[in-house]
Amino acid sequence: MTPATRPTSSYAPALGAVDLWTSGTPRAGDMKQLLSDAERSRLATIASLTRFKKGAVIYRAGERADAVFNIVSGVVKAYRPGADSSEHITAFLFPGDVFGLSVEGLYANSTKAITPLTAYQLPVSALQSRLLNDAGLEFRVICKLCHELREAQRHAFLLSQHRALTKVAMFLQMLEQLQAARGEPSAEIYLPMARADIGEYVGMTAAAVSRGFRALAKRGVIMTRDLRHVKIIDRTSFEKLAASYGPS
Amino acid sequence: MTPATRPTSSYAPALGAVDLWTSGTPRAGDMKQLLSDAERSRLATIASLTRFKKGAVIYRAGERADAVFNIVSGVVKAYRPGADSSEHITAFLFPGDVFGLSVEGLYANSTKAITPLTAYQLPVSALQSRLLNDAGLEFRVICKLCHELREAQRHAFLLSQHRALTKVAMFLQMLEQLQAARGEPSAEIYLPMARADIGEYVGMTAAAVSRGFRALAKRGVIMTRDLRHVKIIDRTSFEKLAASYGPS
DNA sequence: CGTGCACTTGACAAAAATCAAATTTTGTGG
DNA sequence: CCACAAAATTTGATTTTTGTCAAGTGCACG
Repeated sequence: MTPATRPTSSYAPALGAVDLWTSGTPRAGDMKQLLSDAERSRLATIASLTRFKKGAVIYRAGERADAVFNIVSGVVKAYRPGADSSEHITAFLFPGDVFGLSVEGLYANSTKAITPLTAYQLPVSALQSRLLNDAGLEFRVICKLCHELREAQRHAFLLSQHRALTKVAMFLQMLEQLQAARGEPSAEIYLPMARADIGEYVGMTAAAVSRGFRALAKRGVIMTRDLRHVKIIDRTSFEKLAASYGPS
Repeated sequence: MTPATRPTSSYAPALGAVDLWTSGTPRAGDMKQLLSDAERSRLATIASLTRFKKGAVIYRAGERADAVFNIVSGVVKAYRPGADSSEHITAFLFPGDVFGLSVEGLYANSTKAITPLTAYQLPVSALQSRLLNDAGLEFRVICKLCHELREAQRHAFLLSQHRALTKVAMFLQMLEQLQAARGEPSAEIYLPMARADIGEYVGMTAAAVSRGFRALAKRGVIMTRDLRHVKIIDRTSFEKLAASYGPS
């Protein structure tokens, strides 16, 4: 990634999302920077850069929500702790993503860094007054929320599938698209999360996820270089397996 | 419902959602009117009231999105048509809800009225300029979007459950809470949608949904007055079945 | 009042969950 | 750099559960 390609990845908060209203964009599915450099530097004045070690809990559901986070580098999982020590993963969050949504002043879910993490921390109080004074910023936030809403609906669609292979393929497809949208090399899909985490996300046991990967590999659909790197071999079969989530 | 209880249900666009930041509200989970009467009447100038017959398709995924809708009365299902004539239902929409979100200028899913429907139709062009000129309105929209995002995550949580009884119980719990939040009588849960629609929403076949209701009834957890009216008999067992989705 | 569609129910097959054990990978300290 | 311990992943055998398909029933709408 040359600086020219991603000029906004320097040190200031960033919001990534696909455009809401503009159609016929250069590359559909590409992510755009929603914030102008001016807006980003204005936000930077109320943000502080924070680091978390791999595995660190960033906040827990139910705690008072006094900060919102914006990922600079690393990956986060958002989850709801279940009664029986199991957890349902609601989302994986990548650079450019924002997390820390609250319900009635409390965090709606827990979050944990699954890789070393760097993120901006924005106090909600400051953010709130900033939002009320900047209509343009509000509009960008609306775009980002619509984006997340669609992602959540896509997640629900994935979960509604019954066949393990379909779910795994759709998960890989999602990761691939996110990776491409971020402008990272996409010859190979990188899986920052553990098999168990994938299972919690797609609604299967870790064992079933493992069998899913193996089955896809045996059929020659994918090739696993190692646990964290997968390559699509047979694109046709792959797309056929992944119940399409495109428009129409 | 006395007019005093719901003064904002008169004829102007309305946005219902639970508060985002205020905690310790009178009744947690209650829905609030996000828009002031002034804002509502301002919106009314660009809105037109439309009626749809039961079963009517309001718009299809992929069509140009030139209007957003705000339900006055009736129920809508939003769905994605699947390849094999099946459809995944992403949401049921009730009075106060808004629908018509677009991706790159096109509707992201299809919608159909499942009861007779009355709704405001707001042209996006007018709405867009209105949004850009009214920071307060934008903020309310943000709140509404956060609300929908949480609903979508809750839907995903429901779908991640494996036992049919759990899914059915969670679905009933959701309907009950929505009904209560709207201020409707909640001694009995009203199901405006068909069993098949419930199945598409919770990720089971209509047959499995039917068995689910029967099993709950046989266990004495619920009582079905008729196909569309259910009453919770054994609240304790009911809550135990429905994997809790409360904070913490 | 009849027809059609929605719902229910049954028998069977398919699929993944569960439980547990074997194996590989990762991280740590020498 | 290697050895070891801990954690993660894979695999196998079994069980539970729901999907599937089809037939039967009943409600609702014209």
